[in-house]
Order: sequence, then structure tokens, then C-alpha cells
Amino acid sequence: MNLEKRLHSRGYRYTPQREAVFGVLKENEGKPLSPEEVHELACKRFSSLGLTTTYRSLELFCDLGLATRVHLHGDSHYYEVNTGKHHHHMVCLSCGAIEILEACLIEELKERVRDGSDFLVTEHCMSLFGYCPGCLTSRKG
Amino acid sequence: MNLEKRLHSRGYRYTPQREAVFGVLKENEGKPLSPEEVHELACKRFSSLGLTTTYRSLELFCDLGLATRVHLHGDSHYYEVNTGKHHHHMVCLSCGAIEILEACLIEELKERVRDGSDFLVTEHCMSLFGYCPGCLTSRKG
DNA sequence: TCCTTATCGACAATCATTATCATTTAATAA
DNA sequence: TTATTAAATGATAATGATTGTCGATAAGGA
Repeated sequence: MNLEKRLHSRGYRYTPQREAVFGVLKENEGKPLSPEEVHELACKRFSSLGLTTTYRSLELFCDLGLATRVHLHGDSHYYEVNTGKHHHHMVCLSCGAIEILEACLIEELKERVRDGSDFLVTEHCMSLFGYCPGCLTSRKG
Repeated sequence: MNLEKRLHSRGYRYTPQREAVFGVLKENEGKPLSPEEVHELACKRFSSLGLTTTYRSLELFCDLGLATRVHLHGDSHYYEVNTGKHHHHMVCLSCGAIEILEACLIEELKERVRDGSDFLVTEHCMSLFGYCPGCLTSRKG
């Protein structure tokens, strides 16, 4: 999980911009960030970082398997460092908080698909929406 | 499921534009369409239909419960007539074909969430991606 | 039929993202 | 260490989907 080696092994250059972007992802493991958010945070590590470079770095990291794209309802993309542990997300419709959901029933679903169709499933995305404990509590009060 | 009554009951007007947009959705039950696609098809029913009106009608139908928003990987929104029958989608990464997936494990997932978190799940979206039977066959040949 | 106002359509504005391109710089070889 | 070269960067323009604006139109009740 060394950025420099991972980049070089695929013929890419190791730059402070990429280091900054990747550092932000690592520091926010489990928290999906938009390119805008990543850019803002990464600028603290490399102040002249351009937004374009942020977009490009995030896509590159996904191609290298270092990050994953997270698909939520919103119109923006989200990214997360790839820990190798598959998970989904629960998004609070009230405050926007995002909780990680370790449970995944994709294998069970694949079985059902196999029974009912010849479709070959290679990827999936799933998000749950509702209300986080904090918002539920403050509603009552 | 009568558009005119449904609109009037909520204080909205029944217009040929809305009739055209809704007609397209009904005619394509089970097939998620982008606003662009809906517009193109609906223009055959009402030639001067504006794209803006198409967008507005689709959102209105969702609010009225006549249509549902479908969330796929893509950057565009998709809409489908609401038949009341909950389902998900399988999208072919090769040709873009969309198959309906009747199976849904949301109840099982909710149970697991209840065990591990106090999050209240009210909505969810899920899409599977892979290769449809047609594309799998042509790959072999 | 007439009025009121919701709705419409054309167009401008916005927002996220991508393409362009001149400049900078990482990495390699001398 | 320095020179070289192509990859990478960042400013800016372009794009594409969606939303806002506003004068014109027409649905539906009086």
C-alpha cells in the first residue's frame, strides 16, 4: 500500500500532488468524499493543488485499485480509499451523515440472479437511506 | 391510475404535454428512460413539447407517486412509471441493456442493520452490473 | 365566453466534470 | 550533478445535464 511504488510499478510518476490527494483519502478511510472536498483538504498539504489535478488523481487511483468510486443518490461523485474490505453505505436524509454498512447480500442475490437469468453480475452498488441515530433522537426532543 | 384525475386531485392541470410524457413512461414500463429519451419519444405525441417541460413533468410525476427515479451508475437521471411493484436493475456494461431484477433482499438487510446499528432505513437503491446473455454469447463467437 | 393563474417554451444561468495547451517537473541517462 | 524528455500540472475554456427566469399561452372555473 505504498503510493510511490504502486505508481512506479505502473509507469506513473510520484508527485507531491498525488501524495496530497492520496493522503486525504487515507486520513478519511470509510468516509466518502467528493472531489471538491478532497481538493479543499488536500490544499492544506499542497496549497497550489489544482481542482483538475484532484479529479485526475482520483480517477487514476481508482484505476490502480487504490481508491473506489462510491455511488450515492447525489449528483456528485464520491471517492474512498480502497481498504480491500467491501462495504456499502447508509446515508442520513436529514443531516447527510454516512455510516458504513459491512453487511452485503450480494452473494445471495447473485444466486437468485443465476436462477432467474443468464446475466453475469460483475459489479454492484447499493446504498441505504434513512435517518441516523442522532437525527432520530433530536426529532423526539 | 388515471392521469387526469390524479393531477386534478392534487390541484394540478391536465395538459397534453403531461399526457404525452406520461404516455411514454407507460409505454416503456420496466425500462428506465433518461429525460432526453423521454423528450424525444414524447415529441412524437406532442411535437412542440419542450425539454424543460419534460424535466418538470417527470419530477412532478415522481412527487405524485406516478413515476419513480431510477439510480444507475451513469451521470444522467432515469425515470420509470411506478407500477407499485418494487424492483431493481441489472445493467450490461457492454451494450447498456437493462434487465429488471425482481428479487430484493432489502428486508434481510434491514434486519442485519437493526442488529448492528440504530439507523432507520426508509429507502434504498441497488443496481447490479455485468454482462447480459446477448453480449456473453457474442464474446464467445 | 371571460378571467385568473398554472403551465409552457425559449433561453440564460448554473454546476460538476472534461478537454486543451503552454508550462513545469519527475525520472532517467550522461 | 546536469541535461533531457515526456508525463504531469494548472489555468482556462468547453461541455453536458439540469434548473431558473420570464413573457406568452391555455386549462378550467365563474
